[in-house]
Amino acid sequence: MAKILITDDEPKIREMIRKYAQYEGFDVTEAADGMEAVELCTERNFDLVIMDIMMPNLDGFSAVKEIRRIRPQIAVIMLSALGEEYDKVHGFDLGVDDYVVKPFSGKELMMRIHAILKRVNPQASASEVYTINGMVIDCSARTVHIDGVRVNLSPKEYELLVYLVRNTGIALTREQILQTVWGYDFFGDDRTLDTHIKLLRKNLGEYSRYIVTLRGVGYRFEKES
Amino acid sequence: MAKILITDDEPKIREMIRKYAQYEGFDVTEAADGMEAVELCTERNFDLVIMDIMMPNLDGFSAVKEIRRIRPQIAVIMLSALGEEYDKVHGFDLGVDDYVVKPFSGKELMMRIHAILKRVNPQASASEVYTINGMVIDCSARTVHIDGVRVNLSPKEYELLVYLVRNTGIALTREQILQTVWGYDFFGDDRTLDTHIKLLRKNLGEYSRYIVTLRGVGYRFEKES
DNA sequence: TCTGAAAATTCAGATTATCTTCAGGTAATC
DNA sequence: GATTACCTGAAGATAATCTGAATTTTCAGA
Repeated sequence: MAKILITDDEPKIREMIRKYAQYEGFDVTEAADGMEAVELCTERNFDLVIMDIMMPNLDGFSAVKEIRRIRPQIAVIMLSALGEEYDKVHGFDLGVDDYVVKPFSGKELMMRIHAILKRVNPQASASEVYTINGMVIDCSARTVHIDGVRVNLSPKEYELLVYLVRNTGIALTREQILQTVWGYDFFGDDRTLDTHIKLLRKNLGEYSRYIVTLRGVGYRFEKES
Repeated sequence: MAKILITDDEPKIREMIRKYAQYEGFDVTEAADGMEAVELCTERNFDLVIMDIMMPNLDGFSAVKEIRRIRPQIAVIMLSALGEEYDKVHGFDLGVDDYVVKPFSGKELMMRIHAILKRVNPQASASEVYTINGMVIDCSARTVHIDGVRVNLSPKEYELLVYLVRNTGIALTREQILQTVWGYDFFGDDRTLDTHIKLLRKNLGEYSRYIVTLRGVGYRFEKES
């Protein structure tokens, strides 16, 4: 998994980011200021650096400039307090990959990290492949093959399948599924999910037997037997 | 692109090799025997000579000896009929780069040509060349050939194609594509990408089938099937 | 600096794939 | 047998993409 260096002089912020990043499976290291970040980057390589701007010893911009000299490939996300518009431009001039304004949500930051790592190295995020007997789901290609034959799924069908498979053996309520696959703001008809399950089952052919209806609850993707 | 001289007394074989080589974008010249090959090499330079052994007027080995005197740098691939073991050794003694036994497949020969050119001219080896069936993308020359014919792509079209091809088999979101091909600071119309995809598809002709639309996601360059 | 052609972008309408809804049917549960 | 929850097929609504054409931008050459 990708190696990330978090640079901020506030331990609380570092901790918050670290928790989120570790939850997502990243290999996380912390630095308390720009100087420490530069030292760490000299010693070993990171895929991405999260860098605050205002810091003692060495500010974020100078640190990034130095780090880029050593590791031109490294991805950089700058953090800064609200309203420092000049910094934004300055940051992008330096070739910074993204820019996040404090206060930010952990989720948002993670999404940006994923987006950047994907952009920089799409193959690296190519590892997710689920194999259920003769059914192969390749998340990087966004394809589903059954016995070697490609199955065309609509976006909703695909996402629904991946969500179910990722939670193989776990009962998922209708609400959970709708919230995850459709989003928090879905207030549509209660039969929408039924219909998509139906379409998905149709497309999966005999593999539809893995999608089990839990009456009064929702659905579950069966473990291989 | 590399200049190749095909030397064989059988027109059919010359033609077969020429077709393959032109598909790959090589600059191809033909010679019907060793004598003609030597003459051509005196007149102008080639990067690689494909040389049959058994030929009228001047056999392959004598021709290579002569050509090497004029052009010591030239790379040589010898062709010979099955089972002439002695020739093999003899060929390598002469400093021949590779040795292909008839009958051979065009694809195999092309692979060997690429390998040798890479070895002989390492700076050219830094150049990426992608071959998708009869479509050849040469990143160092910034050219695209389809069935041997040069296709003129605009800069954006070319970069778009290369980004897609470099990530063959991987689903790329519109955002990823825009960020990589257009740059992080592109906030333009959402239909810009569509239009360029359209133009690219038009220029790629039947090869446009490799660029598949992923509704709600983006695009993907298909793996060869 | 000006000019013209090529390229990039924008725009709006057409075209689809996809999503949602609905109504009637079916199966499970009590 | 009544009730509830789910399944199904059809059809209209929606939203994403494609397309052609107009407009703007870029850049090489005069």
